[in-house]
Amino acid sequence: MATYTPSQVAAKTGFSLDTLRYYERIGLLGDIARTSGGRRTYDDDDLGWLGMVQCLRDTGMPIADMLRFAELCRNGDDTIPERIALLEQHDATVQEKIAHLNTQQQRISNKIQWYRDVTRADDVPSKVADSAPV
Amino acid sequence: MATYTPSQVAAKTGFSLDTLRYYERIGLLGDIARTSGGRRTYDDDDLGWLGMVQCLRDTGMPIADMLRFAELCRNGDDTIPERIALLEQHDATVQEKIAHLNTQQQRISNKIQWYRDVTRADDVPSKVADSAPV
DNA sequence: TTGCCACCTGGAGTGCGCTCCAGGTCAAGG
DNA sequence: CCTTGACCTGGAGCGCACTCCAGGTGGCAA
Repeated sequence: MATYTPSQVAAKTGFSLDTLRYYERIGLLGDIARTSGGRRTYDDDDLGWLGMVQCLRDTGMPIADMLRFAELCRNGDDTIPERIALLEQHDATVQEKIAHLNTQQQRISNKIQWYRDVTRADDVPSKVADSAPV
Repeated sequence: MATYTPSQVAAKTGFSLDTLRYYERIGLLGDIARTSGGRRTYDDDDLGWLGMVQCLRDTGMPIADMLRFAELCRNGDDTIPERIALLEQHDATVQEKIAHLNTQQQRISNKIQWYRDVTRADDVPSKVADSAPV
């Protein structure tokens, strides 16, 4: 099975070496295999898990929740329903976040358009005056 | 013109009193009018600006950038092109964020589905084994 | 006039998620 | 062998965006 040095993993995942060590220290990664000399050797399972971590992190899951998920994963197949529940909960949160982002982005677009109208008219015409303020 | 007490503004906007004072202190709000006794009295313009701040904050703009935008707004109509540029830049960032969130959410959905398939099969059948790992 | 509560100020503290550092170890190339 | 650079550990430090606090003031209601 393929193994990877810390710097290879950093390159592949975008996590820094410090972050990788940090995640391991707090228990987000489980113990990583070592060489006889004590150097970490990551394998494909580790990379897979790191991908999951990255996905959850990038969607805004706090580390505490990821730790909970990691713990469930470590505790065998009986926890799968709980894992599903956790992910569904998170999925709903992400859904809301996306929706909120979309509405806020619309506001930004409106504002940009408002500025464009203002500059084209060289002043604030009534047609445009009731747009977003300031 | 309608005016509002700090707690009314907090209720309307969702910002805490401390956050309102903090934003004022760092220059994100400009000086808020005061009563003779020194109490803040916010007006509708302030609320409008706070709405903008909220929109930018919720879409992930760092305070430093909002300060820059606030400064442009204070410096008259000549800065409107710069404001547009800043907002367009931000808009693009938000766009990317939404796109990334969507792809990551897809991964989460896949993972949930994968867990469902696993539990239904009571083990990992080959049909499902090449899905997302761990 | 006296409570009382909302509000004021400046400054210190908090939580999160890393990031940096000092001082040491391991292993491959020359 | 010796150098060199990637890696090790434990712990301290950082940047952001607030949040809390102590000690004091304003103004309305009873």
